[in-house]
Amino acid sequence: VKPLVRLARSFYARDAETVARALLGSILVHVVGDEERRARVVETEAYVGAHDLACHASKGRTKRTEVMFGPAGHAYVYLIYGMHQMLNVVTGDVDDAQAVLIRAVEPLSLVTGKTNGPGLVARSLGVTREHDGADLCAGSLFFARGTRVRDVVVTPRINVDYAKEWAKAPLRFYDAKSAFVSRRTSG
DNA sequence: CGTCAGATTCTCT
DNA sequence: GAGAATCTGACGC
Repeated sequence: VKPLVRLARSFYARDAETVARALLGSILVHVVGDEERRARVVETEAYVGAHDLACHASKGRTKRTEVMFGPAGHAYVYLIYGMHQMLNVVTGDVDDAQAVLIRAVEPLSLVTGKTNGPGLVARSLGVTREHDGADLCAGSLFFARGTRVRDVVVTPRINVDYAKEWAKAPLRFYDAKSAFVSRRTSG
């Protein structure tokens, strides 16, 4: 159990694609009471702004998507299919609604259950909509420096067929060496 | 490997 | 109040 180095605001304040790649190998941490849950990020997707038809922000600036238009380094957590929570990280500049979805992690400590899917990531770490808007540079939920991922695979994103030309954009990234990548592969 | 239905709540009109 | 929704688990071959 090594000491954690929390990632700083400047890390997130870049374009979503860069952050999505850089987050691979980092450590997702959620502190609950005296429990420090840790998992290694192995799969991410970038949602690159309001012009990206797969990005929620493309439907306009609403109460739900407001966090994405805010400063980088905050969590964007929403409910999908009425039951699954999706953990995203806001990146880029203010008013530039970019985000990175955490699709899969490897359990490191105090994390139980499956973690190879975005809904499962939130469930196993105990992340909920309560964390929507949470500052990853200050609170109990954050990312820490991890290990470098040498072998990154790039594919189109999952379940965004509706997004026309954006459905094929190569914005999903995962660690080729990991056995914890989500099984739905579109590339 | 593929297909498919379930199951639930929030969002915006 | 309709409809979406960055999914999961189960089942079949």
